[in-house]
Amino acid sequence: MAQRVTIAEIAGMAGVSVPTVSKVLNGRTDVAEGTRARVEQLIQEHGYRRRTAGTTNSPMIDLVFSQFGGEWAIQLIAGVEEVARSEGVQLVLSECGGEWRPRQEWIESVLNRRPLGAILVFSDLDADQRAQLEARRIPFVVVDPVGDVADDVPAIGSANWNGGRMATQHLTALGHRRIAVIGGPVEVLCSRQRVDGYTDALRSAGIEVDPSLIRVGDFGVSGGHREGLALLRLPERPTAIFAGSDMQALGVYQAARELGLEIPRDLSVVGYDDLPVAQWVGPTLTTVHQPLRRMAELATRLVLDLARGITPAALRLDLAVDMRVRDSTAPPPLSNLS
Amino acid sequence: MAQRVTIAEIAGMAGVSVPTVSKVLNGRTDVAEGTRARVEQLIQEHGYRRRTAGTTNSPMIDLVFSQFGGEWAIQLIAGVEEVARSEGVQLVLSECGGEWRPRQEWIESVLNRRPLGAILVFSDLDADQRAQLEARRIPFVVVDPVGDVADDVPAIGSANWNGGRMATQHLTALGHRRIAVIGGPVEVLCSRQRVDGYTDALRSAGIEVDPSLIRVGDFGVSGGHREGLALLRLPERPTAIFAGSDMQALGVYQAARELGLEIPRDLSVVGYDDLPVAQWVGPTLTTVHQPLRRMAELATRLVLDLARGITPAALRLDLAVDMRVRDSTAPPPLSNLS
DNA sequence: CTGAAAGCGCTTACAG
DNA sequence: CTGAAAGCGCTTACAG
Repeated sequence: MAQRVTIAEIAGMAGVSVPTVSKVLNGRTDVAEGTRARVEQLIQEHGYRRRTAGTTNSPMIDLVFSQFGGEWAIQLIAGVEEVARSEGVQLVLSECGGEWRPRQEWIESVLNRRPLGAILVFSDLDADQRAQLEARRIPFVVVDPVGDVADDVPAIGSANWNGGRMATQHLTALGHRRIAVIGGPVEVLCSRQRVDGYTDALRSAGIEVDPSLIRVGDFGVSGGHREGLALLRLPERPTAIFAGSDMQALGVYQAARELGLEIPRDLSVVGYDDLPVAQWVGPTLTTVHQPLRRMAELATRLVLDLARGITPAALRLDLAVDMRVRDSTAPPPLSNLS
Repeated sequence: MAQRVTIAEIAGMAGVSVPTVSKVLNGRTDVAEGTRARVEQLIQEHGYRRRTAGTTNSPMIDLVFSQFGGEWAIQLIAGVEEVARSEGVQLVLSECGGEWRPRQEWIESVLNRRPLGAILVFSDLDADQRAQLEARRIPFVVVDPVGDVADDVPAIGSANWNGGRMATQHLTALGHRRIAVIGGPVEVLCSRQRVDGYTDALRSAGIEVDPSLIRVGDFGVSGGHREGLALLRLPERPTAIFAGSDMQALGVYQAARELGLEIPRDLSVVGYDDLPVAQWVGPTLTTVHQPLRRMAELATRLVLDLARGITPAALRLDLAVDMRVRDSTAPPPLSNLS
């Protein structure tokens, strides 16, 4: 972080002209491979940042959500914001309006503003968008990837398969045998991983997987409510439900209340995420703790490292999750014990 | 929004030199009052925005929180983000780390980035900071002012006094006479207003105000829990508690649960804000609905209007609030009826 | 208080 | 593919 380097200095060191460096910076194609490599090398080494007439420009980092969603989003925002603030970097927040790729307007804004980097939550870039950022040397990191992400894209996730298995094992250990699961949307990777962990745990416990107990809903309260009602109205209803998120679990709470079922006496419920609300509801919610804030912090550090040309130890990281056992789970009603 | 105007064009129109316009833009003091006025007039009329060599720069708006706080913050962020997105403006998010003024780093970043404007939530600028933004012609709006705000500072709030009164009247109408209130921090204006509304409602109902039933805590769950416990352990405990926020109300729920009191049978609880969680908890929470999202939208529109030199209809706006009666309130236990 | 002059960091044709 | 030349929008001394 010495004195700011100018394009002219880089040109001098690379033994090329100022316009050539400018071309490299702007991702033009009419630069020889060797020249480009040399210039890029220098740019990284000296941490070149564009500086505009008279003004030192102020560093930013972009955080892009597919869609804001309550407490979940706040945890991530807080994590990114804290690291950004401590590094003197401003946080620019965007939403894709539910899509799983940023909108073209965002790309344009990024090419204009040239943030240090971008963090994409629950979304990804298409090949074209990726190329545009790469040409401008703006690194990006994906948090909680929705679908398969190319191997060379840095990504921070968590151990979803393990999480699904732990939650289910907790229930089988209590003696439950009719355990339902409500997953998030099937397109979403983490959701499929959790359901697979659930299936694995059932098999390990020698319990046959009943497809009618595997439901799909969105991650919100209404999804949990709808699927919860459907499950609890089954002729042979489950004694436990593993929900795909804490919000879904609250929906299941509502469904149980409507049907006059008491948690955990008549029904055990496990959530996922461990948002603060899990400790505020009655009964407090047993759930899988996902370290959202730490994921956000790590993603931010990773993207800042990449922006500075530091090669990080790993481009892919899945953080561990753990069970938080509270009051929403208990052994099944006696009549259901096998 | 015609073609972008340059400093040179403004200079031409004003009949001054380019450097003079530059000085006005940078808030230098060595410009004659008349000249400055003429140049500023032109700048507003033509919506001048600084443009840097070769790049059209991308418009931003700053949203500054004193401190992020869960769902409450998300509502505001979502409101600002939606309007900003529809106007093609990027949202820059900052936190003051609990202070009630932005940090100097933020000011510096703003002077550098030159956003269209800034929205301050639960915080304000000191005279010096204000002067710096004004010199750069960057307008700002305060949302939910903490303390007294200078008369000429645009501010969006809500009808806190009415809210406090409505909540209390709802309880007196149910027959409660020992009604406690938990306010937010005393430094916070909206908090004092609500407590005054409470006092007024009691007096109108011919109920004497008992100072031991007026408590102060922070707006979080823990504040409600602590003050709730204290109130419920009083020799003659209240039959109803009006909490300063939904989060505090959840803290009161916890306290009641710990003491084996059932809501609403043994205790009625009213919250404030009407965050989504109010509908998710059991029993669902009776609360005062504060239109946070609309407040954020209005603040954003206001600041964008100011940035464009449009004189808004009003600089100060307090939005109406209304009661959302749910399951956490009921008549007091019979033994308490007078 | 004002502006001619010099300069900054960068980009855009365009000739080779 | 490369870079000399021209130019852009802006700012900074500094002389008057």
